[in-house]
Amino acid sequence: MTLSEEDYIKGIYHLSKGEQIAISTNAIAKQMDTKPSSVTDMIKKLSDKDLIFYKKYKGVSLTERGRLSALSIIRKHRLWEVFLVEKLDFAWDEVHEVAEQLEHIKSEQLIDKLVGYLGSPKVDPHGDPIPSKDGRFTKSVKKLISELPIGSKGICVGVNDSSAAFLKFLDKNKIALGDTLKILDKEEFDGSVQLETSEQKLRISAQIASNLFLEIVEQELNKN
Amino acid sequence: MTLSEEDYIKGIYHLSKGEQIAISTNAIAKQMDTKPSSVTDMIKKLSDKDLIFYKKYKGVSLTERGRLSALSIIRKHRLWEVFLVEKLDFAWDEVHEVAEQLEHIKSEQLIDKLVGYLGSPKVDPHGDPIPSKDGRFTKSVKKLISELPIGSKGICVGVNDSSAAFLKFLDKNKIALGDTLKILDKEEFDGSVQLETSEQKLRISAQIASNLFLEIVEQELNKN
DNA sequence: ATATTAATTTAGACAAAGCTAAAAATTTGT
DNA sequence: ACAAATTTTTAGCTTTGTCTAAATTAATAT
Repeated sequence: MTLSEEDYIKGIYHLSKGEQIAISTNAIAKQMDTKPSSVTDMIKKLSDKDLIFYKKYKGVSLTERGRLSALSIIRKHRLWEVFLVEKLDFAWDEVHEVAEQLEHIKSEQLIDKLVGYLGSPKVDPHGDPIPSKDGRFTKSVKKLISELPIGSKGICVGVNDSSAAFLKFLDKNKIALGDTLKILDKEEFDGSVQLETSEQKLRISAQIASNLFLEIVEQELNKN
Repeated sequence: MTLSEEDYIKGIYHLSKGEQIAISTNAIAKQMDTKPSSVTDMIKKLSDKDLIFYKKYKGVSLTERGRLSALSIIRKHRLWEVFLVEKLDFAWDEVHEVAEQLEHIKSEQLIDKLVGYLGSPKVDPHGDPIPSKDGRFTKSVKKLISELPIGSKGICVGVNDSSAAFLKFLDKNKIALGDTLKILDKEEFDGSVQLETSEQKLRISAQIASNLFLEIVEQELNKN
């Protein structure tokens, strides 16, 4: 598989989010930042290689082979992200571009050793799950606190609004990325939420709740 | 610079070993495992980019820009080799292929952080020196014990003969790659050599001495 | 239902990097 | 010095991945 083919397969996977739905040529063109005509060309090649299903004018979806290829690339991408953040001390928002390159390195042995070295991580620094070698993964949902039910527990993995003011608020309330938070109660009246951290209980406004992402890990296998 | 251009520049550097000598089209073709006609094409491109000097039928040599590019790639290659051996526990003879891929990853920041993480190593696992960011390097010579004068001190970095018998001999005498050895005396009569390790003194035969490489690091800047 | 709009595909071109076969320049041998 | 051998270059073709412009199919709107 060439570098470009790998990028397309990954792009199609992200558009379909693992589902078996038809993805349009235009959508792929947008995702890949290229022209629809180029997409059509590439689509034919991927179809010839049995990585995607393709019916003219009817869109595209990944075959099982394609899905596994996509997951393998995503696995590598996320493992490298963990390496960059944990070992090389990159900030979590600086790693994407470099991981984009590293994900294409071809060596099973390298990835096996990297996994051992990193201690078999299950999620990347953004809280997204890392697929296993055989394409399964611990499903973990990343959702805004405002979208989660009472009782949810998860790891704080990101913010929507990275304004200085918001980050300062988090700092003042001793909420940091990586913290485990539990939703104790939600107030219907104003949408405010009561949280429990390892150190305290606190109430946050609806606005804050719709800017903070929690990573909810459910131990589940991947279906299709 | 494309991946292929980088490979050519590196290949030409290795052929000229940093000297300002003319390298023939055929030699490059052999090094790059390609046809002379392909080399001519690439040579023109590299010349247009001022990475090499090129006069038709007269061979090729690196410009200063080209030399620095080559050293930057070699630097990355060797740093990754250190990473693979030191951190991921690869054997020193398994790393080349993977490093060949990793050396093309584009990110200054990545290499800076990698250097910090590895503790600014000066030589790779084969004992070859790692150029600094600005293309200088601690010159280090890799020589057989049989070729070195009395008093030499260096790090054991390799063997010529990797037969089981020889490796068993080294093991039995507690000599391992990475050990620092000093040459105490050489016997003219039979070519045997007296060595000092951190733990012992021992005498080795001429045959052993001509199969063990020491890495002698002299603090020197690169000239041209 | 059909005309217009939007999406998709085809056709033809281009740049990168390689190849083969043929031509040109250089080197070598006598 | 000059013919033969070798090296190097040129010319023309291939593949990969992209593009533009034109044609075709599908979707939408009156």
